[in-house]
Amino acid sequence: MAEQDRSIQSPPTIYDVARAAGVSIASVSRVLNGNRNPRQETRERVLRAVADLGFVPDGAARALSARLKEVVGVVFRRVPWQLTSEGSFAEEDESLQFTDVINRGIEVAAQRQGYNLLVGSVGVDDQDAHRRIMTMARKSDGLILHDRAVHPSRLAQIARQVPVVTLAGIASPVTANVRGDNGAGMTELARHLLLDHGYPTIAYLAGHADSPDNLARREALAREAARARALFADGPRWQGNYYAAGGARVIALLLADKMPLPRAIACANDQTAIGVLHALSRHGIDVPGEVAVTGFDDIPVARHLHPRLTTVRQPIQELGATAFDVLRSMIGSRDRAGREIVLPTTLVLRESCGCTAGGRQ
Amino acid sequence: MAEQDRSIQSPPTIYDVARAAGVSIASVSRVLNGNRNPRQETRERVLRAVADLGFVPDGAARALSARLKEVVGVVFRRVPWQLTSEGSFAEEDESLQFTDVINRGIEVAAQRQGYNLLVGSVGVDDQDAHRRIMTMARKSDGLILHDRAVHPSRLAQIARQVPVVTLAGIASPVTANVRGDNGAGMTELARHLLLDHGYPTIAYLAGHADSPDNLARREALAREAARARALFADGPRWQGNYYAAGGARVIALLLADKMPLPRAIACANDQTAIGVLHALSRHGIDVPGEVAVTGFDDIPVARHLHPRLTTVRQPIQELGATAFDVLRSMIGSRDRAGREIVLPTTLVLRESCGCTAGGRQ
DNA sequence: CTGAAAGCGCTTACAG
DNA sequence: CTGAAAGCGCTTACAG
Repeated sequence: MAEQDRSIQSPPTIYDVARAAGVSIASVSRVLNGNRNPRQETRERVLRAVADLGFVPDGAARALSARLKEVVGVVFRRVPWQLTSEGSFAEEDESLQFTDVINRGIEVAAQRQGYNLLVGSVGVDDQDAHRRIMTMARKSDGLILHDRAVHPSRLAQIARQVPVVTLAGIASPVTANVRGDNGAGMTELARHLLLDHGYPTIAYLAGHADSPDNLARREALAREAARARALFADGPRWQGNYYAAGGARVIALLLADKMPLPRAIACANDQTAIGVLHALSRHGIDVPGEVAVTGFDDIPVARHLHPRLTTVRQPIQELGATAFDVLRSMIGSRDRAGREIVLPTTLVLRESCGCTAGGRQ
Repeated sequence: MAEQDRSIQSPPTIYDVARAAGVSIASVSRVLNGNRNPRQETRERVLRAVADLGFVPDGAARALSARLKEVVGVVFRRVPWQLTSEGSFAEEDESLQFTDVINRGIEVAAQRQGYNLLVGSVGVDDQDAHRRIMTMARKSDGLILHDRAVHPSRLAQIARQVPVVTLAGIASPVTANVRGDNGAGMTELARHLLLDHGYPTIAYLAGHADSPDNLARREALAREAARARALFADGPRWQGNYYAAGGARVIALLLADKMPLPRAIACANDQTAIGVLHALSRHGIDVPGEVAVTGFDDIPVARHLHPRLTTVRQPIQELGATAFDVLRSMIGSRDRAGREIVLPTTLVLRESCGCTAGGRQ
């Protein structure tokens, strides 16, 4: 087996380059990192040796020495299998979109600064989750945690290892948070449904109870409904879980129990709305004719749904890019911890609220 | 500024643990890595100190010492902005799905082995791409390269740094490749369109010319069309680019030039089919009544399209998981290089080919 | 401008 | 079973 191992040429080290160039490893390092302008001749010899040998510095050695890995970790919550195998919603269908678009935003911003993304997912009842996140923390210069990837009680412990930015969470003394403006977004949507369309009854199909986004959206809707003197429905019967299957189940149970449906249903997010749309269509209920349905997020698929989904657009990529920028500013000095960064949302009127393709209504 | 820096408690090191436990750093390491069964008492003292201090080993130091990073790099191609800003196809809409589902598969498989994913994207005319990929290579134990992330001529150079597995590429002496069975998949789809539906004319709306997947799919379709004595259309007018905008543009130009449309259009992938569906619908052409349209991949959104898209399902997550497994087996000993792993595909009949919801046709 | 040397924080033969 | 020491491959004061 020794022979086999020997067949793997291990890449050249800085010592190989130094030898080939006839200089010290310090000079090689300086040329490569552009420090303390080496002499022209030194530079050329080093560069030639680097090219000849195909030298690229080892990341681990650089990281250890420079105390900077140029890696940020991103942790998100994997979709529990049982949620997705029920109904017609395939596993990949779920949650993919919002998370992945955010990650794309993080990656683009990171790339610009020479950072790479280390991604890891955790399951819901993942005994090992905390340990794995700690390991990721020590493979990175900082961590970005998606909604509910980590229980708030664990945050302080993680933040002791590296700077932490949460997404759609709540800022803490040791972590910063980035989120969309749920209050303004839902208020605008609610007024459109209640005032522009004049719907007399409205329900909030909730997301996870422990999600700050969910709470804020519910509160804004409830407030606006009260102000418009509309009937507001929520509570256990309206409890979803941010997934399509959850939205579909709520509708199915309501109909099975012969409960009357409100004139409008504001879903906690777009995924939930997808499930609601499917369940309603399966029962032959017309959207928006009989029931208006709206989402939140404006994930890419929203415009492809039938009817096309009215929703509140979050600047998803920017959410990710901002999270990276904030984290970056915390690396080395954590003076941004505790901050709450709120990005603006936009009401996107399509068809599912009762508007027509052309304009309102 | 020194004060500010001091306010960042840097995490405890193995020396801190050793001191607290009253043992050597070697013993701490042994307890943590489960080697050479330390004595019960030693173990307990170390474990207590680890817990008290909240010690987690630094990844870079571990990697340097153990010569293993437990990180695999994944490189994919970013969508060029100009392709997406034309037409109604938003940036996030594109290419996201296939790539992200594969990455999910890689991540899940990696997680099981204690590995994390380091992701990086490259633009099309990204001058810096090669350097960035080399940097990623040296931050990982191996690299998985998505379709066209890297020009084949660069492969050998990268493979000298770390093991490399390509996705939807071609195996080389120094790299392994994982792909779906394009030939079998497209053959089955072609026969369904040509024989079951009996369409007399059919076109192939191509993907990137330099993509092996594209070539194999085209070839299978051309062969089956010839065997069925159907008219086969392809060539420059039918050149797409794997994106929705590309498919839409082909249709728009064809119609602008008053060219007759074939009875069936087999698209290189699902994204292309999305664009074709939109363009056709915009011109009031009925699918599948006037023109049948099919995709390839079965990305999650395919079932949400109208009409629901008939396509060839690739086991997308498995493609990713397999790529990881192969790469893993190459780390330490590259004896799997040169292998070509082909995963089976499945024909998924929905509506866009002319079948009805219930069964065929 | 350049080199010798220390040090980053671990793992792992090597002795005992 | 345990510890002292070497070494992983870099960067960066420190001298010269």
